[in-house]
Amino acid sequence: MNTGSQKLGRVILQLQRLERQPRTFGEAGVLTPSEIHTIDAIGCEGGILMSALASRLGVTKGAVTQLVTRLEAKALVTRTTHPTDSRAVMVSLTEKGKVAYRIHEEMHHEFYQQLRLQLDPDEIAVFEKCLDKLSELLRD
Amino acid sequence: MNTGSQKLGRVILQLQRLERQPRTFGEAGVLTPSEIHTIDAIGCEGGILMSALASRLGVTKGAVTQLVTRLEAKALVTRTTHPTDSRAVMVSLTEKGKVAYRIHEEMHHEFYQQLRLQLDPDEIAVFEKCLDKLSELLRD
DNA sequence: CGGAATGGTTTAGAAACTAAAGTATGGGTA
DNA sequence: TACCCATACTTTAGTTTCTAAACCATTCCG
Repeated sequence: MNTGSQKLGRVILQLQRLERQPRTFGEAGVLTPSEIHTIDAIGCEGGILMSALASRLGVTKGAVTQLVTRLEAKALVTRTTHPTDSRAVMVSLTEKGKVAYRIHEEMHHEFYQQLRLQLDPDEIAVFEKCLDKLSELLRD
Repeated sequence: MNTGSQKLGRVILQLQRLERQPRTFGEAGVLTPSEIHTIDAIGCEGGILMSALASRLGVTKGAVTQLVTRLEAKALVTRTTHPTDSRAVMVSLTEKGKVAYRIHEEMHHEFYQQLRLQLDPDEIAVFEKCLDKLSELLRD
């Protein structure tokens, strides 16, 4: 029998292993984990500042610059200077980027649906409550 | 309001961010994530084959060779040739390695304890059941 | 106006891998 | 016994992802 913290550790290991490999996202082509991750963080609604993106991803601004440059070369995102602050750069998804976004979201949704199929609705409710607590503990 | 899969995604992001930074493990010194991870996989009881370690960590044998070489240089593990098969290499923790192992285990235990404090015992039970299901879904 | 703060980019380098080739040993089999 | 293939590990070159630190440009403010 495993302890709870071992169970958690095992799931983390499995998730990390899963998140390590590149995947194909329809016409958007093959994307590395951090590429699709960045697309996910940019989101479909409007643009986001480079620095906001960095803090959302939990990486440095330098890392974001490199990532966005690569995604721009793949025509998945566009850079536009901020209308009033000319230092700032807004990043947003192109149509092709949105395709990748939606396919990725659909993948996550399907995966979670698989989990839902194996559990009662009230178990899912408790699980999600625990996820919130966990997230709170990890916040900072 | 967030969906369940978004909650899960957020926790995964937080955990990844947490697991990315090196930490100090008492007299064992500062260890990178993959170093302490490897020590954890070797375990305190006896030795383990390089190839078994690779499959336990989910990486190639070449990666394990590099990791173990580094840990050996830090005097945290020892290599010994297998008694009957001289191709095989058994890896095991030194006393210093066991110190790191135990401190790491204690950290995990304490973290999980924090989570337990915020939830009912029956909620924890459901959570752990969900972790098992999740782990099963991720197996392959 | 002048200096500090903010927003982004660049660069060199570290960490954590992989893939593929190389070395050595073991186990059949003919 | 000689041969060959599989197993166990190591080595090497190269990739991905990221950081830290220096840099440039713009904006804010006393």
